[in-house]
Formats: sequence, structure tokens, C-alpha cells
Amino acid sequence: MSAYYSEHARFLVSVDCIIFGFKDGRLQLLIGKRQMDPGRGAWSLYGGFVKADEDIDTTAKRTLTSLTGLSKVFMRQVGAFGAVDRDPGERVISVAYYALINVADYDDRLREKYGLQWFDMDALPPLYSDHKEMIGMALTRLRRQVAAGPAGLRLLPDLFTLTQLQRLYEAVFGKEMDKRNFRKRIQAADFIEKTALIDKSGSKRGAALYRFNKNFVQDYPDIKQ
Amino acid sequence: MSAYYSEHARFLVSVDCIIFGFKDGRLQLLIGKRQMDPGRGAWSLYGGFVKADEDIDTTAKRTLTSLTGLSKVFMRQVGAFGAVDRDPGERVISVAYYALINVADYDDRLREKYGLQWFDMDALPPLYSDHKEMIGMALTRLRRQVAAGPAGLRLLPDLFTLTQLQRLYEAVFGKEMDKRNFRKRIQAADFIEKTALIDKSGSKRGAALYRFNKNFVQDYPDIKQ
DNA sequence: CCAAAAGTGTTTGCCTTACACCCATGC
DNA sequence: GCATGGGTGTAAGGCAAACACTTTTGG
Repeated sequence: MSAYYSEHARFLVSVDCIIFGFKDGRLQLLIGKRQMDPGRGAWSLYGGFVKADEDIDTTAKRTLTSLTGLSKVFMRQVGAFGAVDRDPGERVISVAYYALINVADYDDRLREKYGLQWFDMDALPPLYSDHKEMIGMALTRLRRQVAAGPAGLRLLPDLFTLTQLQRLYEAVFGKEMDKRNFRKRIQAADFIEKTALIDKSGSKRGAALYRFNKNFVQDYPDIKQ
Repeated sequence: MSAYYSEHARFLVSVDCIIFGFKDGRLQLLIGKRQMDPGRGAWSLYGGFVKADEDIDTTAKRTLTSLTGLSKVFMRQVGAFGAVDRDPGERVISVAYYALINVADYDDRLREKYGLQWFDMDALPPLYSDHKEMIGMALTRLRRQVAAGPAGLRLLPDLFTLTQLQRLYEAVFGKEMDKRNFRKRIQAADFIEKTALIDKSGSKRGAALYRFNKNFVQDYPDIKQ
């Protein structure tokens, strides 16, 4: 092993996961009570330490997979949090990621096993360390991402009705939307396609089911080069 | 010193600064040749290691100040870069920040002393490690920030003409803009105010000088709570 | 007097918003 | 037959884009 930069300080680096789900028409967050000192028993994001030979993105995925059993989850970095005293125990630099999961894919027994709980985004308990700040930034990113493209669909099952989708958008942006305008907007978006299937569970008449259009190719208009 | 988490790996953490300037009507970047191995002589962002008792934000400011002599510089975090092999020397996790400086405030002798050079954003040389990726992301953030508010003014002197400002916006967004529409937009923005001063250097007729309106209060419409 | 940059309004199309009623079905 | 959620169109206002000429003055 080389030691080019050996005279400098070294730090514990962790990942904290902001796990968004959509349940009961509301945007929810999966958090748990800390199992270790300091702060044992405080509500906290789920996190894990970066391993010596592991990309930080990989740490995030590993942490999430170990927790939920899900792989191929949509995750995006929120940023690095590096105040000296952010963790009351020892200095830890943390990189926050947010994840979007479809709660139906998530085994509730795993949730219980890890002592995790879904909380409504606007009824969060006090949180450990700077986790509240991380969540605030993650929500901003989530909104931008959902406004810009199909990311929001990750929070729904593969097949969904337009009413479900509208409830999701309303939950993400925290405001009610007009049904007709919403449907016009969705029909204009090329990332959602109608199927021939009908969902009869939500209403007597039945509602058309839609899904993500796999032919959709994202273009990133503002990333140059 | 406590050791709550002592069994985990520890990492070198550095900061890399993406320093934007506006010179000769173009968006430019301040970079230098690496002075150390590995990669000695390669073009590189300027960076520094995080110290044991230092917030990462502070590392970024310290690094920038030591380089430019400027304090109170506008800086924003871009994100953490944590691939295992991103640095060919030893594993280093780096947090990228971008900074906006007014080149007129910057002592050119300091630039020479550190062997730094301004490069046009669309004529960058090959860069060390993942620095090109950092720059791409920083540019995306910069555009968002400038589109949303007064951040772009940090790249100009305190007093500026509308033509200068338009050239700046054109450089940031990489496209030409219509003069009349641009001026309408600026006159509608409440963060810029006209002064009674006239700049005679750029034209025979003279152009009105504008400045940042210090009464402007930023509101962040989409950051909840 | 002319070159060179400063300054100034109107029209058009598009996209967003507001708004109310009929449809299909299970019970 | 009625309660329940599903589904549809149009008009108005606001915003962004296109577009060309007059003004001032140093040389």
C-alpha cells in the first residue's frame, strides 16, 4: 500500500439513507431508533460506515439492501455533512443519500426486524444529529427530480392509476392539484404509457392502469460536454 | 478522545475547489499543475486535506483563501466523490466545492506565485483524476443557482453595466440572449438596482452602472420548514 | 459625419390555470 | 337508483421569444 499523503488526518466516513416511501396517500420516511451509544434510542436515519475498499455509492446501496432486501433501488447523493461536532460521539463525516422505494416491494417483517418505522414527512419526531437538515435537503432534491422526469414512479408499483399518481405528486409537492390539468400534463409526458388493464379495486367503474414507458430515453439538457 | 466507532476504517478526506471567474467575456476556471506525486505536472483543481478539527466547509474556505487572499467568497458544495480508485495515489474521498470570484479582486501575482492559470470553460485541458466530472456537476449547479437568483453577480465587480451582465449570463448558459428581453428580465428582478453612475469606458455614449440591491431578501420557495 | 455601443415596445405563441359536468358500475 | 370514483374540454391570463430602430458622443 502506498502512502503519498500519509501526514494528513483520517476520518470515519458514513452514509445516511433517507428512504422515501409513499403510503396511505402520504410521503413517508423510514427511520429507526439508534441501537448504539451515543444517542441510543433517539430517532435516526439508517446509516452505515464506509468500508476500506468500497466506493461510497456502494456503501449506500449495501446499506439500503441490507435493510430492505431490495436491490436496484433509485438512490441519489444529497451531499457531504462535515461539521466537526455533528456527531456527539466521535467525529464522523457523513454522506447523505436519498432512496425511493415502492413500499409494496418491501417486506414488512424486515421492517419490524430492524425496528424501523414509517413516519409521515410532516410529522417527523426529533431526530439525531443533523439528520433533519439532511432530510430537508433531500426533499428539495426529490422535488426537483420528480418535477424533471419519471423519478417519482419509483415510489409506486409498476402499474398504477392516474389518481394514485396524482396523490403521489400532491404528497411530494405538498399541495393539491387540479385533476384535469394533471391528466393533461401526464398525457403530454412521454415517460408514462397507458395499458389495456383496468384496476377495479379502487372504484366500481374501474380505472385504467398506466406504467413507465420503457422506450423513454432521458435527455439531460443542462449537462454539457 | 472517545472511540465509539473505533472498529471502522478511516479515510483521508480532501476538498477540491472549482473556482469560476468571468474574464474576457467568458466563463473561466482557475486550475494549476499538480506539484506532487502521483500525477505531478497534470492539470488539476486546487485542493487541500481536511484537518482533524476542521469543518469541511471551513477547509474549503481556508483552501480558497490561502490561494487567492480573498475571504467571504461565495462557495457551495457540489458533492462527495468517493470511488475507491478515484485518486491514483492513495484512497482519498473528496468533497467538491465551487466558488465564484470577481477576477478584479484577485491579485494576479498570487496567481503566478501558485502557478495557476485561467482556462476557458470550453477549452479545458485533460484533468487529473475525476476533476472533469466535478466540473461538469459544478457547472450544472452554477446554472441553477444563477437562474434562481443573484449568485451570478459574484462574478462581476460591484458596479457593472447591463451589457457586462448580459455577457456573463451568456457565458454561464452558453447561449446568446436577446438584448431587449434580457433587460426586461433584469428590470423585473428585484436584486439589481440602477445607480446614477455612468461608465464611459465601454462606449462613447456611456452606459448606466447597476449594482446588487442590498435590500433584496432571498426567499427559498421550495425548502420547507 | 460616422462608427459603436446604449437604450427602448409590441406582437405572437405557448403553456399554465381555473373551472363543472357526464360516465360506468357495484351495491 | 344512487353513491363512488373515473374521465373529459375550453377559455383566459401570464410568460417567454421574436424582432428593428433611435440615441448619444468621441474621434
